[in-house]
Amino acid sequence: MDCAIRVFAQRGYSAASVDEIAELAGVSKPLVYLYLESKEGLFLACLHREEGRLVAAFQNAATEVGTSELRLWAGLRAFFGFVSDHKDSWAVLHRQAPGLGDAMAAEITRARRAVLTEVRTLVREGIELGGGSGHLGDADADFVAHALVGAADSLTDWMERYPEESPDRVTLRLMGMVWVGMRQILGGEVWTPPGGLEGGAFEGGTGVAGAA
Amino acid sequence: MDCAIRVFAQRGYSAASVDEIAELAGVSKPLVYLYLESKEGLFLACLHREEGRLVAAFQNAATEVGTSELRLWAGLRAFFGFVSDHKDSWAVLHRQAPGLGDAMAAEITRARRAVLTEVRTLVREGIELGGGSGHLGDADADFVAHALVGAADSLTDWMERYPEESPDRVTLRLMGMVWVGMRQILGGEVWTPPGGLEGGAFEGGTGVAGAA
DNA sequence: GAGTAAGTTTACCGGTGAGTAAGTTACTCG
DNA sequence: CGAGTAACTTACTCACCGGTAAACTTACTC
Repeated sequence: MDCAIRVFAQRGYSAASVDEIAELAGVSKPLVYLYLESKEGLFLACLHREEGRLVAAFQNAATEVGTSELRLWAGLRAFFGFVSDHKDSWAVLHRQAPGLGDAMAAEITRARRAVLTEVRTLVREGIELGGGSGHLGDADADFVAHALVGAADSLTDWMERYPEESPDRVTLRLMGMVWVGMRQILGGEVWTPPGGLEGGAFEGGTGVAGAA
Repeated sequence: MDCAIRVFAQRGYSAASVDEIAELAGVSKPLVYLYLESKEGLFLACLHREEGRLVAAFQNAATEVGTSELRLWAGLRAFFGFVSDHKDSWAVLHRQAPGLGDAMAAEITRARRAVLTEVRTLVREGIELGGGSGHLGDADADFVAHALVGAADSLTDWMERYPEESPDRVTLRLMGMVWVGMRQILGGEVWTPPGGLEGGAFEGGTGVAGAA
């Protein structure tokens, strides 16, 4: 199954061949079909296992002692560490090309949602502890969670260009980039386009940017 | 070619069939092979066209008048608008599963780099204009650019869950989330884990988080 | 040491899809 | 009108891949 994840991550679901996976694993193809029903079953098994691992790593880090903000940091750190050194797992979870059949598409969005839920929960906790005047709703926490996960994903590419950066340092950078601003925003500060040109389209709402 | 982009985006490169593209376009397969040499050629043509469009939209918005920060905002807004309502283009540019053969892999990373370069340039300008004590290097601007692009990518998913949010509002949210913090950071504020536990591994460097 | 159950492989089938050869239509020009 | 040709299609080949039937190996029982 490790081999399967490697191949799926490298080639993508549809370009991956069961023959190649089986050969890499040192067994023959029918064995794969014996244990896991089909190529789809094989993929789903990989998906579930890696989803579980990632969520476990996240929860494990985040349930350590500490304030809510600290737990968010620990969770993100774990998330980042996982993504960074289980690149194949992450590729299976999050970088599969779309259109893999309905059953699988549903399952993969479910898995992604599970990951996002973990992040979102901590984000919300962290924000609410942050106090200030801002009251953030589900949509806002979800927004931040999406942004963080997407950034983390993209930053794994960045890390390949700067190999001397550890996942921990990258987490720090990211927290610095995002969280310092969150404090301000919760305190009432709002970013608006300097000069206020074209301001007409943007007022209203209860979002992060509008949380004053 | 519009059809090709739609199919490539929907199915991914390897699962997309030239037959399907041709049929959707109302022509027959050999025509495709007449104009564009192969499936790979077809894909590369799509890639180049959409890369050009995105970069053009970005540059167009960013070369309007205004301060550097305003231009960054306009550029991101254009970028975000493009990604949000040319989802297929973006999927071709940025969501293709890996392992499409060496030539194509090289070309796709080149295209992504071109996009990132645009963002990075504006980020650097915006940051340097921001003044303060921070001096950010290439790696830092690159970091922010990666984070922004990744966040924008992921936020297209978020937008599907909250359809009442316009790309402009999402851009505002994102700018608010990131840029308010950047001001602080350039002013010398640094995020550190509250309580300072496990501080040993993180000091040093010249990154965003360490730009004090 | 025959019988048997579990585990594994070889050798195949059927379908699909990239790429192509040969033919057809329709239009131009002498 | 008919040769030439540009534009396009039908109908095919060939390779690859998901999936499977049947045979083979091993190990253990009686």
